[in-house]
Amino acid sequence: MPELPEVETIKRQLNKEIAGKKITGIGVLTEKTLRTSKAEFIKKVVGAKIKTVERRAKLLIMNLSNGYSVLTHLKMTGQYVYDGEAYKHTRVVFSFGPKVKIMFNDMRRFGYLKLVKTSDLPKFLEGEYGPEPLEKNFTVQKFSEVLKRRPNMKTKQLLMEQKLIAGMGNIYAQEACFMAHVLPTRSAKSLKPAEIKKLYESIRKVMTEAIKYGGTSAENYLNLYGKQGDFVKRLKVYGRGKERCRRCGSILKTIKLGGRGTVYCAKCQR
DNA sequence: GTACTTGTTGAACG
DNA sequence: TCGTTCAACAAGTA
Repeated sequence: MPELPEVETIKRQLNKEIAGKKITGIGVLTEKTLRTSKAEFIKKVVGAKIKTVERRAKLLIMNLSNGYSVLTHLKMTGQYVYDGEAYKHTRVVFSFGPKVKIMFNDMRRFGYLKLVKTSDLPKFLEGEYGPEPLEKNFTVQKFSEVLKRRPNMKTKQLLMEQKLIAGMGNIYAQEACFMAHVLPTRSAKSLKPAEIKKLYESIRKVMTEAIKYGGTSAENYLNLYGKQGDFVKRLKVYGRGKERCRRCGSILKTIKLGGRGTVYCAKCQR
């Protein structure tokens, strides 16, 4: 599932390949994927140049030269693939001249593309997302304040709450808890200062490492070049229920937290 | 055929 | 209004 590191990887690759290029055509194969009318989307996007590609939380933002921005949410199974072949799950195709194409593929059709005025972006994003965990100004003090806002919430669920902290989903929330030796079921208020610091460092470390390895291909994530992310080999708990803990060798437990599968080591995490 | 997977939204509850 | 829980969405895998 694309979370912050996967979206960040795609953002960097999009910047490399299509920033500065003019969009010469749009093919809409699945109209439901657009959150803007097809006619308006095509009218505003075709002919515009892509200035820059940014990321906020798990949202991709393509800023166009004409004052509009295309927002993309990949949700569960969205992919941007450069120069691939269109197939059953291709929803939208961007053309940059006769040879270069970007496909938006989305098997489960949860993802979307939406057109907004660039000047409306702050208003649009305001209040929706908490701090970016990899920004320099996200300090342990800031993280501590975030925890105080939901003292009774379980740690893993809190980490996944986009309004409190941006970009973490079910994979990295579990990995961060494991790395910090903290049980995902611990309430925010029960965390001691040393644990808060360790969890803060773990969040930053796991996200940074995952970006370095090009993200995690647990289900069907692919980067812009159609390649899988290598971080899947380095996962310690996600998707490893009933397997042995890589740290202590005991059998990893699986529970449900907030309706989502959660794996942890009862010996390493307290 | 059934259970299970997930990010976000919106409904419902107290 | 706020915090919280839960169903719904979709389509594929085991």
